[in-house]
Amino acid sequence: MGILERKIRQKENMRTKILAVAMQLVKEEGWQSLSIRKIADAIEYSVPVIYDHFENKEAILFELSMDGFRLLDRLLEKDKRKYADPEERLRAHAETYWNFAFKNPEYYQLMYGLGMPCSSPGKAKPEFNSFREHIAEAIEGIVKDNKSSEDETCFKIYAFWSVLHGLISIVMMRCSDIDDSQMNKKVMDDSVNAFIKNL
Amino acid sequence: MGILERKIRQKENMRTKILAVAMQLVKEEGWQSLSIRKIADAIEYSVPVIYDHFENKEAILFELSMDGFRLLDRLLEKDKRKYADPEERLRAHAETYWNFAFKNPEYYQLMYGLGMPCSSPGKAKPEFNSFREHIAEAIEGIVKDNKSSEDETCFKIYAFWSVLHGLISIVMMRCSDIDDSQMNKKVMDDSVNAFIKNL
DNA sequence: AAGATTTACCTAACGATGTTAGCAAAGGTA
DNA sequence: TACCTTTGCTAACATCGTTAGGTAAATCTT
Repeated sequence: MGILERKIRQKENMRTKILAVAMQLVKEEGWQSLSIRKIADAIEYSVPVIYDHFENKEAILFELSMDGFRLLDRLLEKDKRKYADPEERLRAHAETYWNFAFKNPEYYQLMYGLGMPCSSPGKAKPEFNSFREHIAEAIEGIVKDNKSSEDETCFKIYAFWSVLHGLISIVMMRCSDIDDSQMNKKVMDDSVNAFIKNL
Repeated sequence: MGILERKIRQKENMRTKILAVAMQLVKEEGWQSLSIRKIADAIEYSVPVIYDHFENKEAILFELSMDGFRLLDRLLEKDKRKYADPEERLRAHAETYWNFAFKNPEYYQLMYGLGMPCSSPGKAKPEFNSFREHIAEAIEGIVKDNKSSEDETCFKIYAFWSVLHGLISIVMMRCSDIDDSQMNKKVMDDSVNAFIKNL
């Protein structure tokens, strides 16, 4: 009897070993340079063994991203137990989400498909900041009466950009389950309205 | 005299031809499957010719993304000429940005590094919606008194998620020129506060 | 116009990638 | 012992980015 179980256990061990090693490689060198051969080297098996456990490389990355979602979920569950008041809880969730992203950037990138080769803009090229400067001008025009500090204005600019970019990313990557593009647009309109009202 | 000019002109023509062909391939098959050899085939030259005009593949993608920024900039300039009132202009900018993203998804993806192999989640896996459901619960808890419609609540959930995800993406991809992570966090806190106040 | 030189372009390769076919050895079954 | 299934490997295929090295044409020099 034990013999079959042992085999299954070994098979599962191999699978989790592959995932663990893959995740370590991702953390060390980024997901862009993860390769099947590197994984094979690390687990000290030949390449085809990996294909006994995963259909392809994408499946491995997918599984890792799922681990990310599960980890995030556990953290959010903790918030839930800790905070009964919905407002406090919402704030905690935001904090948790933020911290999760920056403590586990590899996970976050895998989960939401971030990071292409070619996009490490920084401040070098002015083109990259064109949109920010346009909305900056408009926002400064709106708030020029109620004398808000320079920092506050700067924050508002980024906040505005964030809503737009965030929503677009979510919709574009099909993370939203709203199919109707009219609806998605309404979410944006609402957000923009709320934002402007609060300026 | 003309002979040198012609050569420069030919060289520039080749360069723009490469970019045009590359962009067409990206539109047809996505940037993930763009290859130097496909470009070479399309322009009917051999592979190394491309390296006379671009240092590497990344440089081509980078240049394409710059085209995207320039195109967006032109559209925003149009808004600027059309709307003198800053509030109207800000709304127009938001609309323009949104439309640009969905009319030119390839550009948007290149510009902001979106779209990894492995992230086409959809609704299949419940893990992907874990965060949305957690914040949904909290938000519903907050708004349960002021009887807002189901749609409105749904919008608010996505709006909240968008601010967080948008800001994280922008910071993570170094699109922001704020270096201080404390400051970035303050942008988030401000946004969260404004959002909750408006619920 | 003839020779020298630069330019334009190509073939062919290198190294790395994801993926798979086919085989050998080890282990269990009859 | 004979058979079969599992396990793992070697070796290959196709594709990728990138580059070295050569050839022939175009250009410049005298």
